[in-house]
This record gives sequence, structure tokens and C-alpha cells, in this order.
Amino acid sequence: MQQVSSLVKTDRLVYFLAMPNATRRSERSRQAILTAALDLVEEAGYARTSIEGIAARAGVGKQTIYRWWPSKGAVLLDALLLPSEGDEGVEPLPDTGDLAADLKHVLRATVDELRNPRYDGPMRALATEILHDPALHVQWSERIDGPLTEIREVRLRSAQAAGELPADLDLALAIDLIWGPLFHRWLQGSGPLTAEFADAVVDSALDGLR
Amino acid sequence: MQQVSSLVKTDRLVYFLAMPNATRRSERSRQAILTAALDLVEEAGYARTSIEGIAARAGVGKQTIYRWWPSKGAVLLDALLLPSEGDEGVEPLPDTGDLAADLKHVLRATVDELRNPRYDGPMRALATEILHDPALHVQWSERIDGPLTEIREVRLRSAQAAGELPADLDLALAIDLIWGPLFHRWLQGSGPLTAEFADAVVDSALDGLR
Amino acid sequence: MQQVSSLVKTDRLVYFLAMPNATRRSERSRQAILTAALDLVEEAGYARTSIEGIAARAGVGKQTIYRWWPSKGAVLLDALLLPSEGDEGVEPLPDTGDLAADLKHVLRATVDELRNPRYDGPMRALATEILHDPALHVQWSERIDGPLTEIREVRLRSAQAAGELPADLDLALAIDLIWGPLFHRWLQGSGPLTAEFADAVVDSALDGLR
Amino acid sequence: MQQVSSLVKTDRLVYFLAMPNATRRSERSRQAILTAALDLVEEAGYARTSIEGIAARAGVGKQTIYRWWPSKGAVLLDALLLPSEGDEGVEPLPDTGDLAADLKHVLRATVDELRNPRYDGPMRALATEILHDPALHVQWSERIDGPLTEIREVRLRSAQAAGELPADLDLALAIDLIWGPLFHRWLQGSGPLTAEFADAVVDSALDGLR
DNA sequence: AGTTAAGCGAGACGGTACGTCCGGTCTTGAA
DNA sequence: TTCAAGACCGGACGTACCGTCTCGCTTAACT
Repeated sequence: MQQVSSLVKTDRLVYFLAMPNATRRSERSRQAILTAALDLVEEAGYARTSIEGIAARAGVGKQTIYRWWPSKGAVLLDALLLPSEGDEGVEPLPDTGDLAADLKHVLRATVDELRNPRYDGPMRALATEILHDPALHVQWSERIDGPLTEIREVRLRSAQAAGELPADLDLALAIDLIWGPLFHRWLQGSGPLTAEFADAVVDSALDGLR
Repeated sequence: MQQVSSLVKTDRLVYFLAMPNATRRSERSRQAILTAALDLVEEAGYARTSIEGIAARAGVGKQTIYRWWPSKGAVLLDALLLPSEGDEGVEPLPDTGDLAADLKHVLRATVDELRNPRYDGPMRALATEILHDPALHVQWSERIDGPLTEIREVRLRSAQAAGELPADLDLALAIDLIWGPLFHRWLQGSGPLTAEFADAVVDSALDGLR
Repeated sequence: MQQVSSLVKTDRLVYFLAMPNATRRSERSRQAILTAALDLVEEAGYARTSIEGIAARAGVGKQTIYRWWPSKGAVLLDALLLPSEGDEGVEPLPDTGDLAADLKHVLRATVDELRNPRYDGPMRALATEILHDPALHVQWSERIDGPLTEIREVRLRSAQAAGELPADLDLALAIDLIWGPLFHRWLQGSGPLTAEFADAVVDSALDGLR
Repeated sequence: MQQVSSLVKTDRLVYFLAMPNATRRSERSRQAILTAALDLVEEAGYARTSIEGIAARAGVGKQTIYRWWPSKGAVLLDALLLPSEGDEGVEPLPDTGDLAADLKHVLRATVDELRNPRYDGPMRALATEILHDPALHVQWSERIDGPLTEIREVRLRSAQAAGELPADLDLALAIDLIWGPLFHRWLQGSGPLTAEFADAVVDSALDGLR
């Protein structure tokens, strides 16, 4: 759920094949709905945001939402991806040859995004909603988590090739070890979520606590 | 949110002072409600569990729930603490002198608890509910997260005293680094949650990825 | 509250102007609600009839009742008017030229209606409900009591023109004197409510007790 | 329901025989309950007056009400009789030898009582409640309506003896004819309830409309 | 250019659950 | 034993939304 704003919708086509004739779709309404959804979640919180409320705020009939999205969470997922809509793919992680520096750069950016109230709320909501909604979890995995994992693994493999990391390192474990602490502090509030924390996580993860 | 079942209610007194006359409270109803809540969450999931449903299953008036708990999440929090109700305090982490071994023991136990369907569901629900409900977050912090952090810090300080960890180590960071990956994998499903994973997390956190 | 079944809704237009878009209203639901209301009041009495119960019996959502009626009494008022719904206006009282005979005819009919269990219960309920609910009282006055008073006055004026009643008679007083005793006996149970009683009331009211 | 304030409880004994040991009864609580009931009905109306509310206002436990009265209406009935509690019996109607004058006197007094907001509300409530509550109806008949009918019949019989009324007059009919119009206008609001109206009713009832 | 079928706004519909109020019963401790 | 206090089970309240549906209107695509 980090750097979401640079993701793209990778599977628009497949998504739309199961849908009504998308060519007739009102772009005006789509934008209004996604914007209204973000606004309401920011103002009132996810739990107090209803589809009825989104429709009213967007000046749209309820059916127009139900026609294009299966759930409130799905609307929000699209809303989060709104800024990165025109992008061609996920921007890869920086690769300057210095793994620690690159990771610190990325984690600092993530910290910034998590502290932006416009995205923090919806992302918290999504992160929790996918626990209860399998269909949403699939969307989340394919369109957000998958691409993020992909570019992270790319960077880590590059580090392995450069000898910065062991060749036999379990990449999934490495990702949990680097991004897990950030995630934990974000959701649990176990401490301040700062750039310094991001740096310390990277150093500790790479070199160990002792 | 791990090893919850060995926690105690640390602040019963304060809690009850703000409540209706607790001496007249029906212990029978209280037990029935907490049990029904766990049952329903296990059977149908948190989202499909309603207060009305809990009351019906417990054979209790709705008002009896509203009288003693402010929200569905608060009921669940008490329900999770039900097994540890008589305990005098939180059991401290094991301290054999071998930090890595002790942590592996603890994380394996946590993994077991997270895979127990009776507790996984409610704990997922709570972990997400506290993101939206500040009052619940306070309860969570005071009654679950705080005590857990406490015993973890105790064990880490002991390791510092024994020279196993640097004396100037940021303990909050250390906790995030050790328990964060577990938490991440639990909620994000980024990989299998196994005893082997627990072991690998401990080793990597202590010695670093490289 | 007599001869209700021959009344019409005199102010449909005004009534609907203040309502939700009435053109989309489900006639099926409306009928089901009114019928269920009458059934339940007949079976269980007004006090034990709940809006929830009406909705359940009618196979209708509660909101559908609350959308179109402000109170249980209002539903019942419409329910009482259901049989006369298509009528063009209130049927005038008979005018054969013999006031006493005509009034006896009318009062006997009223006695019959008040003894019909399907209407007696709801009408008792309404007659009492309007004492506590001003909005309902207005509806009652406009749609039931007003038209009834109107046709009674017409008949009495005709009698004045025919010289059967003094030209300066206070018509409101006359109506109270003729229908009041019936009303009193109906609600107070001060004696049997029979055709003979109706006849005696007419004779006594017209000629005096002494 | 007229001149209630001069009635007495005619059957205290019988009433109490079915009750808990009345000797222990707290007179202070009884007074407080009856007063609170009248107050609340006057302030908020009968429908919005709850037994719970009466208990709270009277500073009394709910059980104390349920112990001594079977229903809200029964409380109100006692409350209405509170002022006449010490009386020995119902005061007979005046008998000056002039029936019309005496009846006008009585009906004017009744009009005054019906216009007193402290009694109008409760009496309306009772008049309607007895329609739905048979047990209350019995109490009403025995303790209010019966005695009133009694003294009215006494006066009418006196008039028969004096030749002011036919010897074969149906007294129940006569009572309906005299008091019915008042009752009708009171509950239906079919016109102003004034002393003039009372006079006109007496004249018309005695001499006929024509 | 006219026809037609979709998407659209609006919002009524059958439902479920909410959180509250109160009914009538039961229990506790003080007087 | 009564009382004030108030917890208890239960049922109904009136409201908020759910997801589905139907109505006319608008609008784009294909005659």
C-alpha cells in the first residue's frame, strides 16, 4: 500500500470485459464518484461513508455506482488509483547501486504518503477491507500489492546480482523484514512514523539488531 | 495482538468506575454475550456479526449489551480476554539467556495463535476496528498492546544487560523489526505464516539480511 | 365517524403535493398495508398493533409505511376510507320530506356500522387517537368529520326550508344533540346500541324529553 | 367523567383486599406518584407519559408503581380522584325544583372542569384508555361513571315525581340525550365548549329541536 | 436525420440492523 | 416487608443504508 499513486491499472481490459458496454460510460460520473468517495472518507471516515452518500455527493444515481463497482471498497480502490490513471506501468524503484540509500529513499516517500490525510484514511480502510472481502483482495493483489512486490523484488534481485545481498536470500522474507516494521507502526501506532524511523528500519534490517 | 490469551485486564477498577453499578451485573449474561460474540465471528465473520445477532444468540436483551459495551469491537475485545480473565498479570517472555531461541519460541507460539480460527478472526477484526474507533484503540493499547510491549521490552532489556544487544538500541524499533514482519504477513498474506517463517524472522532481524 | 365507508378523499391533490413522488408509489404495497392494518386491529386490537407488525403482515419494508404515513393512526384513517376510495363525493343523507324518518334511517345505518367489528375497532381507535395527535385530527376533520357535518347540515337546512325545523336553529347544536347521544353510548357503553335506541334518540331530540 | 373532583373512592376496601398488605404502604410515595402522573400528563400528554417517567419524577422505584397499580391508566384514575379522597360520598346534583336550571348549573360546572387543563388531559386519556382496557373500564364504571349515573338518575327521578318529566321516560336515554352532546363536542371538537352551549343543550334536550 | 438502446438521475422497494425507549419482572441492600 | 435503585429480557420505535427495481430523460451509435 505504499507509493500507490504511481501505480497503474494493469488490467483494465479484463476488468471491463465482464462489465456493461463501457464505451457508453459517463466519464463525468466516474470522476465525480471517485472524488466524492475520497472526499467523504477523508471527512467522515470509511465506516461512516455510505454508497448512498457517495451517490448523493457525486450527484449520481445509486445504480450508476452499482453498475460499475461491486462494493464500496472497490470504489475506493479505484479512487486511490485515480491520480496514476494515465501511467503506463509502475515506476521501478531507484537503483543507484547503493541498496541502503535507495531503500531509505523509497521508505521515506512511503512515510510521506502514509502521512497524507487524503490517502492515509482510504488506505487504512482498504488495508482492512481486504481482510473481509476476498474479491476485493484479488483486486488489491493484482493492481496494487502485486506490482509493488514485483518492483521490490526487482530491486532486491539487482542487489543480489551486485553482491549486496546473499544470492540465496528469501525475497519474500526480505520484503516482510523491510516493509513489515513500517506497516506495523503505521497500523498499530507503536511509535512515530518519521523519515528517521524509515532510515533506522533500513539499517537494522540490512545489518541486524546486534 | 499476540498471546492475547495470557493477558489480564489491568485496569478493571478504573474501567468500572465509569460504568453503571457493576456489582449488580449479571455474570451469566456477560459470559453468554462474550461466548456468543466469539462464536458468531468464527462462524459468519465480523462484518456479518451484528449486535442484534449476539444478543439473540446469547439470549439477552440488546440493552444489556449496550449497557456495558460501547461498540461491537469492545465486546470482541473483552471476548478475546475472556480466557485470561482470572490471571494476575501477563506472563513474562521466557528468558533462558539465549535471546534468539527465546524469541523463536515466542513467535512460534504467536503463529500458532494466529492460525487458530477461533482467535484469528476476532483478532483480525479488532486489529482493523481500532483503526477507525479511537476509543477502542485506547482500550486495545491499555489492555492488550501495552502489556505485550511491556514484556517484550523487559526481555530485550535483559538481553542488553547480558550483552546480546547493544545498550543504546531503540527498543521500540527493535519490537517493530521483530514483530512487524509477522504482523505484515498475517494481515497482508504476503506468504505462508509458519514456524519456519518465525525462525527466519528472528535470525534475520538479529543478524541482518546481508 | 359514522358512515365512513361512503366518504371520499376530498383533498388527494393537496395531500400528495407534500409527499414524495407519488407517481412511483406502489399501489400493491399500499393496498397490502391498509388491509393488513385493518386485519391486525380487528384481530389484536389497536394497542397491540404495531407498525412493525403491519409491515410484516403486508410483506413490506417498514420504511414504505413511514414514507407515506406519519403515524399508525394515519394508516388506519386511510384504511377506513379504502372502501370508498373511488367514490366521487359523500353520498347525501336521504331526503324524503320526513325528517324524523330520514334521521332514523341514517342513525340505524350508523348503529349497524358501529357494530361491525371490522370497523368498530379501527374507528374507536381513531376516535381516541385524534385526541392526542393534532395532525391526525386535521386529517380526520378534513376527510371524515367535515364531509359528514356537511351532509348533515344540508339535510337540516332542507328541513328548515320545509318548516320542519325553526329557521334560526343552531345547526351545530342540532348535530350534537342528534349524534351526540349515539356517540356517547358508543364510547361509554352507557347502554345497548340498537336500532330502537336510534329511533328513540331521534324522537327525543326532535320533540324534547318532556 | 364530569365533576370527577367531587367523587369518592367507593370501594377502597374491595380494591385493597386483593393487594399486598396495604398497612405498610408508603403514603408519601403514593402521593408523589399520583402527583407526578398528573404533572407529566399535563406537560407531555398521556402517550408520552411512561411509568418509568412517573417513577423517576416521583423519586420512586418502578416496582412501587407496579405493586399497587395494574396499569398506567389505573394510576391516572386514582390521580384524578386524589382531590376527592376524603369525601364520604358523591355530592348529589342540586335539586331546586327547577330541572332546567339545575341541569344548566351542573353542565356549566362540567364545562368548567373539562376546560381545566389539569383535568382535561387526564380525563381524555382515561376516556380513551377504557376503550382498550377492560379492567380499567370496570374501575371507571364502578368508581366514576356509576356514581355519576346514580346521582343523575336520582335527580331525573325527582323531576318525574314532580311532573317535570314523563313517568315512563327511559332514564338512560335521557342521560345520553343531556350529557351526550357535551361529550361529543368535548371529544370531537365540533364547536366551542361554553356555558352558553351547556344552556342550549339543556333547553333543546328538554324541549326538542322543533 | 431518425431510430434505438444504453446509461443516466432519481428514488421507491423489501430488508437488516442500528441504537433508544419502555414494558413488566426480578434482585439487592438500606430502613 | 416495603422501598429506591436499577439490571434484566423482550419488543417496538423511527432511521440509515443495503442492493434491486423501475421510471422517464438524455445521448451516442448505427441505421
